[in-house]
Amino acid sequence: MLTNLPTWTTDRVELLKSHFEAGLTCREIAASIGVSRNAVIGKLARLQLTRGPARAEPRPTKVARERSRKSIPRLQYQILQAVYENAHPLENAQPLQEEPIMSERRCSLIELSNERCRWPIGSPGAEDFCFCGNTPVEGMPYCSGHTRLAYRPGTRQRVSRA
DNA sequence: CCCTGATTCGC
DNA sequence: GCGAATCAGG
Repeated sequence: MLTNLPTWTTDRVELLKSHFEAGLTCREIAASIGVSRNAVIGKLARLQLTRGPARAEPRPTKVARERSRKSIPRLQYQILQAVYENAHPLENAQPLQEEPIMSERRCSLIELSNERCRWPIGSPGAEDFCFCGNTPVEGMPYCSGHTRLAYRPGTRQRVSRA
């Protein structure tokens, strides 16, 4: 195999520029030159050629995006689901069991406030559905126990489709 | 859903 | 430097 095919030769770059100035779309330019659309776009970017003004808000870096996805609050039923899945084997001492969280001041939706833990208890829509109502951690929507539950990182959600 | 250009980042 | 992946917007 030829290891060094010069992708962007001088004449290809000239074709790129002329087609770009002619107003062809990147896809059309790519087809005409025989490269991928991304290759054209990437080369144009490196040549500092753009049609419109660059996007106002630079999007967060990949690392930042992955980080922000790590500690998302999980719904109660998702946690219960995980518990059931991990509870199959006979010996399962305590997979992710900690001290039970007592909710002594359960309240309804309309009674929620910044002073009441917003952790849902029961099934939404059910007759006895309510919220924990404990005093939240400062600046958090949940009490200390439910904050630990909701924001414990590391447990990946299963979203994969079969 | 399709398309577009723009950006990031592993290679 | 290159371009696939991924984004935002139409």
